[in-house]
Amino acid sequence: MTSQSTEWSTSHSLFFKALANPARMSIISLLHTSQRSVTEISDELGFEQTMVSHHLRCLSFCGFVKSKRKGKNMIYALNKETIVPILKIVEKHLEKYASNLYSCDALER
Amino acid sequence: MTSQSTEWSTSHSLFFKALANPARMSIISLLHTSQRSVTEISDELGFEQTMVSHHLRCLSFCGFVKSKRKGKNMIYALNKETIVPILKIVEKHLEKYASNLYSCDALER
DNA sequence: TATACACATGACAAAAACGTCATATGACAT
DNA sequence: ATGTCATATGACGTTTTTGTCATGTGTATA
Repeated sequence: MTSQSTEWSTSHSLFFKALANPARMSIISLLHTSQRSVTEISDELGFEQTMVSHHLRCLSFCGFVKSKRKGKNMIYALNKETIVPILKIVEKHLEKYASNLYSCDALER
Repeated sequence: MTSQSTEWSTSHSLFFKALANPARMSIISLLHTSQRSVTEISDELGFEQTMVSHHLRCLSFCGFVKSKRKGKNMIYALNKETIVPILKIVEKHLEKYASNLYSCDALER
């Protein structure tokens, strides 16, 4: 394995790791509809505010969401450029393989 | 949060979790070129055979690769239908955000 | 400038994922 | 039938990831 291919697999797996968390995906799903403040996200998902902040920090830093301040609030919005086309492909894959993903023991749960 | 949106985020995060591992991405990268046996994959990547088998089991079960027996060997090939279009989008995202993904501390390493 | 509200950060215990070791199964050749 | 090569499986310790608790920072309003 060359060091270049190591870099390739590292960066690509990091991309997927950022999305490989149910809480982060819930947030993305919510923001897909419309932008929201941290408190709104916490309340609507029933997650602790601090947990939501942690995940938003990751999603924001990695380019999946963008944020702007509005008074006391931070408003987070989805960066649709990447997420929307990806989700289309994922959904097509899930049509066939969702049940297998659920029972793949390498991905346990 | 409705139970339906829980299911949505669960299945979607499982999809990404399957790809969120550098070894599995290395294997995918290798199979992108051409199909290979388990030993060939192990040798070319410098990974233990047993590790490669574990990852191939996951990738196969989740629909990312397909396999066929050829004598004593198992030949694994990429299911390009999902992976190829996804990688195009990922690469575009990485052009902008790769360095951030590397230093996102939620994704440490 | 004090107080409340909104959000972010750091640290840490619990849970999950990874890789490895030992070993099992399967296929072919002798 | 037995040996050998190729691959798969199970179990387990280590590492990584996760969510939570305590607390810090920023913004507005009185």
